[in-house]
Amino acid sequence: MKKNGAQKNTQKRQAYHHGDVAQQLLAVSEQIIIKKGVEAFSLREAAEIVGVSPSACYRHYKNKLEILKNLASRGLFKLYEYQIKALKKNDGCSCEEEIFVLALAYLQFAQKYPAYFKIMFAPLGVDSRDPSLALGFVAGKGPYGMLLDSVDRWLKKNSIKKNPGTCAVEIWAAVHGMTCLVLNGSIRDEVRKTNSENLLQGIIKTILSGFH
Amino acid sequence: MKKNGAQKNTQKRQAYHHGDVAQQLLAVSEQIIIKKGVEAFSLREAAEIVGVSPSACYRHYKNKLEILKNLASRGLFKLYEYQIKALKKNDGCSCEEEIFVLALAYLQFAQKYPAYFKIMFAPLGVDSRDPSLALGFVAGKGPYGMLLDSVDRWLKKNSIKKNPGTCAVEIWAAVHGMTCLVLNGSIRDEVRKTNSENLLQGIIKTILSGFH
DNA sequence: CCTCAATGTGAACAGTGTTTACATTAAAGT
DNA sequence: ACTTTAATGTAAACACTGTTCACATTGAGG
Repeated sequence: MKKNGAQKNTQKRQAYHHGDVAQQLLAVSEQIIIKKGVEAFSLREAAEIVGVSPSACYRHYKNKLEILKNLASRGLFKLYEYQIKALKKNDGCSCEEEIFVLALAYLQFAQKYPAYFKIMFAPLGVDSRDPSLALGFVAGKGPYGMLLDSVDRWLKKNSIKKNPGTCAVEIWAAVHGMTCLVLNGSIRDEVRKTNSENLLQGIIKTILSGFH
Repeated sequence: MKKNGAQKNTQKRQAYHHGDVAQQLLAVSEQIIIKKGVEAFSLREAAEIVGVSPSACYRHYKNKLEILKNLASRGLFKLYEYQIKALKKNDGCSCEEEIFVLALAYLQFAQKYPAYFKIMFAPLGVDSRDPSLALGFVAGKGPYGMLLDSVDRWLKKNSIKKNPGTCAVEIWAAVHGMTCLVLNGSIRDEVRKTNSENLLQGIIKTILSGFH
């Protein structure tokens, strides 16, 4: 029973084997990176909040990096949900609008969860299009798959004979780049003049127009 | 004279006041991040290589972050030189080619110095278009200024009445995004099929075409 | 020559990721 | 029911980290 006065969290304090340390660790780590950023995330703090010793983490994850990798996967899924929700809100829209809705959700996700965005696209060795992640995605489609779908439909609708994959990657790159520049303040002035949403819409219009 | 047997670096060991600790610190830090990555960079290691105590760093920089910020500025200048050299190699080319040359240099720089690229575009509070950096740049133009110039000329040449700044930012975003995705392995397959250079050329063609 | 600001130092503090030998436990096998 | 065993927890230690502080050394200017 040891020290039971004023524990950090009001959790069932089954001394040993408290069940789902792996999952709790992820949940707590998520909160930490969301609130304080990736660089402020420490294994020890997470462990303490979960109510477990630092070394316990190593029974469930190889090391700190593996926790971050798992968080990155979680973030990918979160983005996926974010985009699905955005699509549902704009049900029945044209596939051109669909592309924009997906892009906007991408940007807004990055703005809402910059830490997630960071680890998702940092070279940690997490493939954002990993098929093993697809299990969580409806029809095996993650963020990229959804974009590819919309782009494919748009190309067919406009009778454009271009490789859908190449086109989708170009849009992805543009959206990703714009998101990064907005996020790190590289184009502060432009955002002030118009706003990030307009910038995003602008670049997508340019690219779609360029596909013709 | 303390321990003088087998020092880490064969440097003049003026005990005190050895002159340019600030600059040496930057130079050493640069080597560390290039060789081992940003996350492996430690103040103490840098200090030891320079031949100075860890606390000495704080006479020249507020903290570790400020060293990274200085490195980011240095990286910006390095990119600028990289692009200047690329332009000189392709002297007298069309402004469309110029845009591509600049973009390619951007990508190649990122591939050669991923650590630099990372800190340059991480939200450390370093403005990649900071006028105070412009002093080092010929005619006050950094990487963005050069791109803006080429884009402006291209627009005029093609009699396109679009805001050059907006167009330049769109190209920047596309190039930056493609560079990020290539760098972190998000589009490994596509790179394998063609190569990063072709992907870059493709997206620029699309965007320029979209400006028409 | 003396002063003083600039620059260097060692020691300490609080924190980090990780490994180790050891402890506890729930469930499986007899 | 009892024992074994693998999973899961622990404390303690190691080798680091960034940062601060009181103190030491120095070169240059009054």
